[in-house]
Amino acid sequence: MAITLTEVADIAGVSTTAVSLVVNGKKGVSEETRQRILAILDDTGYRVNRLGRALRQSRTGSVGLYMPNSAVHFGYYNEVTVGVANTLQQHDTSLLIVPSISNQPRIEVPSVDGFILVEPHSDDPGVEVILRQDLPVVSGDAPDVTLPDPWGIVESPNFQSTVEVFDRFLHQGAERPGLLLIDQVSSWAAELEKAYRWWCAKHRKEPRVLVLDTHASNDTLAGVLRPWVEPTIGCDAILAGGDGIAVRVAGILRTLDHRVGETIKLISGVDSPLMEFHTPRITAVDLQPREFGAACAELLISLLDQPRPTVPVRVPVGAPLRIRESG
Amino acid sequence: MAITLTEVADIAGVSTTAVSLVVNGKKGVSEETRQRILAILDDTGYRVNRLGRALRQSRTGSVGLYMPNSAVHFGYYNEVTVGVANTLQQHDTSLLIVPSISNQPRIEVPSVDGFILVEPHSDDPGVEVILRQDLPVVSGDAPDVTLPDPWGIVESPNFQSTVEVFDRFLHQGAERPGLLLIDQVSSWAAELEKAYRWWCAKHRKEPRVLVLDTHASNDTLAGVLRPWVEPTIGCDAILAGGDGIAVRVAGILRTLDHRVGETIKLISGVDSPLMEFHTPRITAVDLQPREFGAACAELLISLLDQPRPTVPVRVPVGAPLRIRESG
DNA sequence: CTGAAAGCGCTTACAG
DNA sequence: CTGAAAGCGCTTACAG
Repeated sequence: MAITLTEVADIAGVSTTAVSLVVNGKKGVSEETRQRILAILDDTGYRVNRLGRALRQSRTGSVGLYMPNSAVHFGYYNEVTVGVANTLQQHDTSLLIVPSISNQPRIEVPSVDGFILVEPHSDDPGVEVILRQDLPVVSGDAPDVTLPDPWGIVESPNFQSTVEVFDRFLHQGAERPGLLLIDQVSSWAAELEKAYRWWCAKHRKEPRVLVLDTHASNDTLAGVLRPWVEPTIGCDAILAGGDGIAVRVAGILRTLDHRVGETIKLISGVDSPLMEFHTPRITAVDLQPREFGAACAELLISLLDQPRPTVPVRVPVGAPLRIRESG
Repeated sequence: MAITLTEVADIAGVSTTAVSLVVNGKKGVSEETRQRILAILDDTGYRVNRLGRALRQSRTGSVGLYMPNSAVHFGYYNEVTVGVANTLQQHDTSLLIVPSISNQPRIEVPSVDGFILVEPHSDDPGVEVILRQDLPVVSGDAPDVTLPDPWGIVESPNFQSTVEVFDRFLHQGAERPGLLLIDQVSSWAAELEKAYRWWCAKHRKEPRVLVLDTHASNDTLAGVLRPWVEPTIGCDAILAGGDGIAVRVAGILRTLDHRVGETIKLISGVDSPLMEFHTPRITAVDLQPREFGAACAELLISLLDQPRPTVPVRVPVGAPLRIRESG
């Protein structure tokens, strides 16, 4: 059993008030008493019981991070989590992982002071449940417009990054750049496509968008990709959206007798160690997931103490292009 | 403000005792009163305040999952987390993510009822801090023997899987199979090496162990790998331990004019979507991370209500070999 | 500067 | 079957 505030007070021969004040670094105790209490705190190894404090303050000291069933592959989500967890820790706040509640009979959300939603998918019922609660919610990338507004939004410059990628393709002499997406419903994918179509219109290019089903086999995908990257008439440069998909596409392109970086340019919309480790190394948009997660956490913490803003607070996080050999 | 037990009791005109009993499905209230209370519970949308309950019961209703800075790449850890989170949710228990405390000035562990350690590294100070606490701890793969014993251990059949892989290599006609590890200090890596050396002794093969530094560039690694896989004298079959490393090695082998699956066999010690997506698809040991995580959670939950076992409770989780084209 | 006391929301002996 | 009351560990007006 851990030692309690009351016990410390008894030992020190003072009131719990005094001890509490000292523990929380507030004024109201004489320097002399403070020193005596501090010594005992140290000796006994006293650690505040978060539960007692939380109950008294009607605050849990924890925030929830919603973990969708989908976006959990290849480490992006994980990196974001690390960023969130580290930042929260600095603010003495706990991180509660809330698994996808899509398939739960009774939707039960644990009591937390606020929520972080990473790349909310419009078809995820859990997202709506969380947004409907009267709790501070920060969303990493904006949720669908049909959903209630979150309190805050941390956003990557997806439109701008996409334009940058295609400008680069153009500059490298690509004639028929295309956009590859994976079957999903994130605002992220939507933004990429919007930016790409805008860019195509601007440069009078015919848009070439291909949506891949990641559950398909390599052979099936090869069949779909073959005509799309047909020499002379097919794409000669590809932005591959979707975490990890660029590596897979690179492998398939190889079987289609393409040399990535030479006969065809390839850039990944999501960077990860995989892109650096691939042969050839794959140029990628670095969404800086740790910084992104940290920004989500910072924003939520700052929102915890304020009334709900009338319009979501928006915070940008950069997404530099990591130039490598593939494009 | 959410409605409280007391308010429900007031509305129903009964004591909080009665309401508490009904909420927790315990006996001690007449069927009539129970029905009246249930109706009000339903009407008001009452939800128990976990904090009040936790404080009263001296139980937080949450367990911690330690998140090491290292093992977070490529999704293995993430999958384990999903398994843990889903299982805990079924037991009405929250999951708290505790980020690596290696670089923290003050090591502060949040109050939880128990802890889960995934693949503890012997050089991680946070692991020791957690094991030294007088709390139920379940470890996914055993921690270093120099550390205090956890209450429970969930383990993959690493020795057996490794032997199975090398038997397969032998059966495929490989003459000089080798083991590739990444620079780390997990008991997992140690078990792989031990099994490999045991297997080599049994089959009178010269052990060929190579430890790769994952932080090195592809070129550097290529320089290290070239002599190791030299045709005729170097390895002709490789078990690549370490999440994601097999994909990287496959790419480098290609630049060394090897055809993976043909001129050289390659099996990954950790399966992931990457292996399935690679061209050619990579045979891998499926550590079944979700099941592994679920097993950790189940074990911890069961240990929460009992006194500390004299010797760690061990639970096995299978690790089938997923046969694909690479080896 | 200091302490006694109330109360956050809950569970659980205990008495009726 | 039922309710009044204590108490989990803490913070915070309030009075002295």
